[in-house]
Amino acid sequence: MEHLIETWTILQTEMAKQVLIPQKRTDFQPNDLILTLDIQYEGDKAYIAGDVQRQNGTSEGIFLKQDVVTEAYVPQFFAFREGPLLKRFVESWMMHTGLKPDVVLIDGHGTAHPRQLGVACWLGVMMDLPTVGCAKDTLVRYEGTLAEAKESILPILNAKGDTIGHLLRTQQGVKPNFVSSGHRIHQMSAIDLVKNIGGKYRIPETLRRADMAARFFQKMEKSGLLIPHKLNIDGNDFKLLMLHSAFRGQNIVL
DNA sequence: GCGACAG
DNA sequence: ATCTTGTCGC
Repeated sequence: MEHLIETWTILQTEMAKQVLIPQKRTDFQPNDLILTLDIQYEGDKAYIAGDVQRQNGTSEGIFLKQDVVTEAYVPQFFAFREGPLLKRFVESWMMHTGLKPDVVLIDGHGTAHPRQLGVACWLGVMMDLPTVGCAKDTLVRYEGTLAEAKESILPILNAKGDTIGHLLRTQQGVKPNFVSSGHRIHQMSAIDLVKNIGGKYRIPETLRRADMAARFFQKMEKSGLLIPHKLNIDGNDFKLLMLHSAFRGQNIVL
């Protein structure tokens, strides 16, 4: 384990050099595709959900895929556990749909990381895709106090003084989210993305949906039940699609 | 030196 | 993340 961390640390430092943060803000278009990913774990099994929504709010459904976990979770090295699973999911999704995400939103950090290489950066660099990380807790220290009002932000700086992410209060009085760009996205555009997704809760709508869908998938699989073609969340139906050539004879993509 | 540490 | 009951509050 000692040696593994040493290797991973070197890898992170090398990969961090490949992370590209544009100088100008990214302007999203109304029909840009947002792919939001989340994973539920149970032993070595991973239940992955990918919510697909346009910038204008149109839902393109929620995709599900099962996979196997091979790496342990080590704080600060989360990317090496979850990254490969996310990468396989996105590759599979692109192959089955023929689409390409305009931005991938991930439950975890981007550059707001001790070596500026969170899982969102890892995926962004590995697949050369724009990515954003949104986490529930911070991994790095920050200075200052975040205002109570909804949509207040507070920058997180590294030792050099670069802004590597922000705290974002998505609702008044709730704990903030920790938002940072993963790759090819300006830090303020990462904030814009999460603000635009919005929703009624602390967790941005698409992330909350991906989380619920992954939990649902896990529960159904464990019970040996068939996956329905739609899932109702907060009173709205979302189309469910399996990213498998076959999954107990279930509805296959396309 | 000690503790804390995304999911 | 997961293991887990009741309970407080909108």
